[in-house]
Amino acid sequence: MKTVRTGSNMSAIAAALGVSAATVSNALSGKGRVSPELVEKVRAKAAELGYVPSLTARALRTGRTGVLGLVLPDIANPLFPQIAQAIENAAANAGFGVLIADSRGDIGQQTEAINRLLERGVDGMVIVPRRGTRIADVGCPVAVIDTPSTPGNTVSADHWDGGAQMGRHLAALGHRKVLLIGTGSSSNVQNDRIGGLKAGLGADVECETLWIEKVEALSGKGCPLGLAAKAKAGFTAFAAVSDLSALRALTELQRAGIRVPEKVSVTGFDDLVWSPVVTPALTTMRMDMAKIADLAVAALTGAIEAAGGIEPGMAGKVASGRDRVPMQLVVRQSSGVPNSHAQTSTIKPTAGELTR
Amino acid sequence: MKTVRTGSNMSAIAAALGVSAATVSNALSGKGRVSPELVEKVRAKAAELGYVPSLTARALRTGRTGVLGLVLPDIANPLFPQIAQAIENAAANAGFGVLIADSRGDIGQQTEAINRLLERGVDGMVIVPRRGTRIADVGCPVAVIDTPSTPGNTVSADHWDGGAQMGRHLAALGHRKVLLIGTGSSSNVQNDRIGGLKAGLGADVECETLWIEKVEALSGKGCPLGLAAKAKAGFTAFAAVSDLSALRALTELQRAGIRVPEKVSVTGFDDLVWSPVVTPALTTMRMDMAKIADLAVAALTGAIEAAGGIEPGMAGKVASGRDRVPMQLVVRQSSGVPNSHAQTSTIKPTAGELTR
DNA sequence: GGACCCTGCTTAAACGTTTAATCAGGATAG
DNA sequence: CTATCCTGATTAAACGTTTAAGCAGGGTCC
Repeated sequence: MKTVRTGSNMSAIAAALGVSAATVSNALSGKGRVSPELVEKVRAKAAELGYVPSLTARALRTGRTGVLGLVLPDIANPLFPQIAQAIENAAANAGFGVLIADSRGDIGQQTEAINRLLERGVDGMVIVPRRGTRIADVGCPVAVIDTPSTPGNTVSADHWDGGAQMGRHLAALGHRKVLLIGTGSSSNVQNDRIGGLKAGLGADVECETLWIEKVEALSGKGCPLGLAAKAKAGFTAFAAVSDLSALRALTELQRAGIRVPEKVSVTGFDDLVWSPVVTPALTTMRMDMAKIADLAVAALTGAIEAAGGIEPGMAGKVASGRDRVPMQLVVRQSSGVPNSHAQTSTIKPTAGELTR
Repeated sequence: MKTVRTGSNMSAIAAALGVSAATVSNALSGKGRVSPELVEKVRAKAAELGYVPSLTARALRTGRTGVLGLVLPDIANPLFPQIAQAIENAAANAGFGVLIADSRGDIGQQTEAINRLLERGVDGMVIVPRRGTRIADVGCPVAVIDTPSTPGNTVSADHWDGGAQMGRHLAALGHRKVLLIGTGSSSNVQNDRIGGLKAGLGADVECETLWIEKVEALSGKGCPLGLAAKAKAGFTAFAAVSDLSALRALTELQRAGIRVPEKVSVTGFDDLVWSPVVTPALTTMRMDMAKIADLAVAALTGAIEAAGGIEPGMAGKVASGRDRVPMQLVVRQSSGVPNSHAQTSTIKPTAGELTR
């Protein structure tokens, strides 16, 4: 009938000590006026009885569930593990649980997922919006993880600057004709990264952008991207805007017999799981997910605190406004000086510290 | 102070109709004895007022939170998105929410994560255990997703049979000397897959197993695995027990100028995101995560139902015992007849239906 | 025509907290 | 000596449901 609660509740420990339940509550929360000695006795008894507060009852009384919602555009996204892990960690540190909701890429499902979370009474939610979606006013504090160029209460990596760093890296290596590879132009994140790349490469470098979705619309999903031809045409660097695309580029080029990085360079974004273990290991940009998650959760807890007494209309705004967290360039073996005959020595093992 | 509830509760709609709150409850749940006409009126009024039941209050009264916990060994695992998505979906269909907990690979953190979930009052939990971990008796129904050879209430893919299928596939192609690649021998899943592979390949095929962790213990993380040498030694197939290892093998071989699949074949397991888009696209085994999740959630809901009135000691056992779900062979371009000079025509695009 | 059952509803308690209001008593102030 | 304040506790209500128990009235059975 009930979940197997340890049976000991506040009344039990109150009875054991001959005091009232309210006093126990005050003693444990440190809120009311309770003598220090009694506080000690209560603490001891609670520990002895293995008392575990009922978060449900507390939620009912206070209206706060202590749970944050995490809305993801598509859990199958390979970046998701990083996000979820970071958010879960940050939330746990702040004493919150994390309820997940997958919107399966569908925009309708996204609002439905949000509603499910609301019905469950989450105190706030962090939303990673589906590409191009704007989050309407939900009935609770919301933190959006996207890109700074998205309007709203956003915290995110500085994708533009990340692109710029990567652009400068490639330019410094001597690349003068580089192909930028993205999946689709509807993504704010990808657009920012590409904008940054162009800026970082500078005016002297010739750029062309290839959108995978466009190619696939013509030739079918998973089709070859024709990168070997691009290499023949003089492109010496292939800067993908995601590690998944970078991997695709890398394998396609290798398969065509074009050596990376001696002949051409390939770079990615996000430092996904496989980036350090492929050969050659991918040069990529890493986001500081832990910091992003901390900021998002901090913004939420702040808004939740502040929501005490404020009219519903005002809730939903996360104070912090916009935060952008710098990205970090991770240089591995897939980028190098173009058309170098210098064998890159023996490929040295990468420090494989995936877990930040 | 409170989460922004729409303000309308049962009492509101009871008052509006001049009946008691209990009647409203009965009408909406269909439990007590209420006249059909009144049920209709209550429904209408509820809709009109935009009534949303307080799951918190219900949880307090019934002892059921309607939330399932999902414990993962390491969210960063690339297989995780599939699991989480499937579980979330199955749980949502069954009317449950999903609370996540990451044990960060640490065994201590695993029990701690479980405790956090228990305190939050989850009705049950599905656990993907850390390699080699056995789940102790928690205080609630538990479904374990691992491998059938793990003792306990397990539901999982039939990893052994998956290995056997893959083994038969390679043997049928004519491979007679194959290298099996796993990360570490402490994983039940990987051991099952390797056992299946050996069985599927049959007695005529020469096998050798390479454990990545062992190699890395000597040469450092992310070091080359020396696969080119293995190819020279006559191995024509590299059957990895995970797509991540397969990808590592594929890129290492390609980089060494060994053509896949003309010269050697490479196969993986799990059909992870990148498998269809690398060149050549990976031949792999897919698990039917949706079915696994359905079984796990069904087992849990069953146990939760049944837990009404049973002594705590008996709870925790999931009735279904063990379920094993068949895996599906996905043949793409990375496997073929060994040492064939027949160029595999033009590499045809794979049907990229990632989403099962 | 009385005993009995069925229907449709109400009353009241309970779940385990938090918290506002109250209160007894001692100390302090005037 | 009384009015006031502070301290350390208690009482009671409240959060929004669910559910066991009760009850009034009409029908049925013999």
